[in-house]
Amino acid sequence: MAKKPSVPKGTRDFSPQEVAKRNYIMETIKGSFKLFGFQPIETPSFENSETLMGKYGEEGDRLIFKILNSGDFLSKVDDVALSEKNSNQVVSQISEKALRYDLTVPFARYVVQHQNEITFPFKRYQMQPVWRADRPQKGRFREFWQCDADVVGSGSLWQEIELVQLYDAVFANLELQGITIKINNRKILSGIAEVIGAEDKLIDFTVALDKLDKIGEEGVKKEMLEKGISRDAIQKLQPLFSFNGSNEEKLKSLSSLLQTSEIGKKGIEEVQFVIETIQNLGLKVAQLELDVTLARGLDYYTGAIFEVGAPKGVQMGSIGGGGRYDDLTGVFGLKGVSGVGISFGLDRIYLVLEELSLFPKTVQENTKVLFINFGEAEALYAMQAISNLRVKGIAVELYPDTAKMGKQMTYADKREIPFVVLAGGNEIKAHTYTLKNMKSGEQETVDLDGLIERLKQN
RNA sequence: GUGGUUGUAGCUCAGUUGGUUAGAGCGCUAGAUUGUGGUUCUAGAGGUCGCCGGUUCGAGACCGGUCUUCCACCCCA
Repeated sequence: MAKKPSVPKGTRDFSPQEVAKRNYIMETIKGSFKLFGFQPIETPSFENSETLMGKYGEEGDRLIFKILNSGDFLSKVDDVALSEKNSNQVVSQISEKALRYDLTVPFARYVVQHQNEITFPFKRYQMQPVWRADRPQKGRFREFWQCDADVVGSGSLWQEIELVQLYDAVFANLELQGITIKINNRKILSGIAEVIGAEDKLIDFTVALDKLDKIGEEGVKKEMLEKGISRDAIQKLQPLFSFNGSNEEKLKSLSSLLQTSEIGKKGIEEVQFVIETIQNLGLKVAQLELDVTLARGLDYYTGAIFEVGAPKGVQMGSIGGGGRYDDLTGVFGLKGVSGVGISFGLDRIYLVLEELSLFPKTVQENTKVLFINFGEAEALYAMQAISNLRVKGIAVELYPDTAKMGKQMTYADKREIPFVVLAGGNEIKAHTYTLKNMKSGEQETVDLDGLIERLKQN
């Protein structure tokens, strides 16, 4: 036997059962996207490298899959760069395209490119695979799907509120209880950095703070010291480490911490508006929680930051994230267009639903009835009925070969086809069909109308 | 990108300090059953022990490399 074929690291095949479950999640998300007024777009799986490079930070650039140029790509490479093994320089000369890394940056490119055709505010959703050259782990793949909903062209905080509701609506429809939507605001983080006199260390400061629940207070302080944040500054952060209680209490202590920072106060104001409004309106299954340690996507978020955690007890990273970016299209030359959006991690939501056994039993679309093949004349008789049933929208198939009956029955059994029709010489003579219910084992002989009627009912 | 971990039949896994012909359960194929699946019984097929190299009289087991799996960093959905 030849060497067993395989798929590349971090990629997967999907069986019919898995596709059915994935479709269920996607249809659920899509349904809510539409109800909230978002319209679908799609963008190419690969972009020009310059569109993607430099948009996700240094780490992001490393994780972007580069596509090799066609043809004799080495002939144009600078000899010096090649002999010095200068990968960065060589890559830029042999690769001009790259697989998309997320859906937000291609969307920003789309908005700028089509700005004259778009009616703002533009609400779009997009559900497509993205690729990252990361090292795979549980719930982390090199090819995975994101389901994004973004609004551009409006700075209104009502969008943030709607997006929280959108998260809640989707997870309610998936019957996924106990999820937490964490919210923070970049302006609050900037305010804190300002108050402690570490504005220039904003990123290092927030990245360290983000790890609080992972490495603890001492770990965070240690990392901040290593990054050159002064002991004095860290001392001022002390209130943050004992930050708990309700959202209101947190906002209160934040207010006293940030009273000297204009930007900090603005951030508090924004978060407060979102939290209070959501509290008024109510959520179905989700919990909205202010988390000042939340600091993702800092390279472009400027206002709200969202992250959705899996329910407690499920070992899984975040299953969604998002935020507001005031100037994402700015890098492509369109200034002053504010955007806010959220993303659902399809593959991780799948793993969570699987672990909690939350997929409905009816998810799998299946053939409803199998016609047993007894021979040529019988198959022809069966096909006439089959055509009629298909017109009525009933999924039906004929076993293709005149195999032994046991084999055909076993096939129906394994495929979990709920009904089997037996039509041999006797039935042909009487213009009838014998319909067998595979679950109960009962069977009855009916004419074509009776057959349609019974299959439509069940 | 750093450190660790895993790989034996289609699947889940045994396999003793290195020692004849590598096993089990499930699944698969055939028969008992020529118009009746699931249960039962009987028989059978199926392995370059991830791959490449090394140590050894002898390697599934030990060593090195590589790929893969999972985990911790990093980062993230």
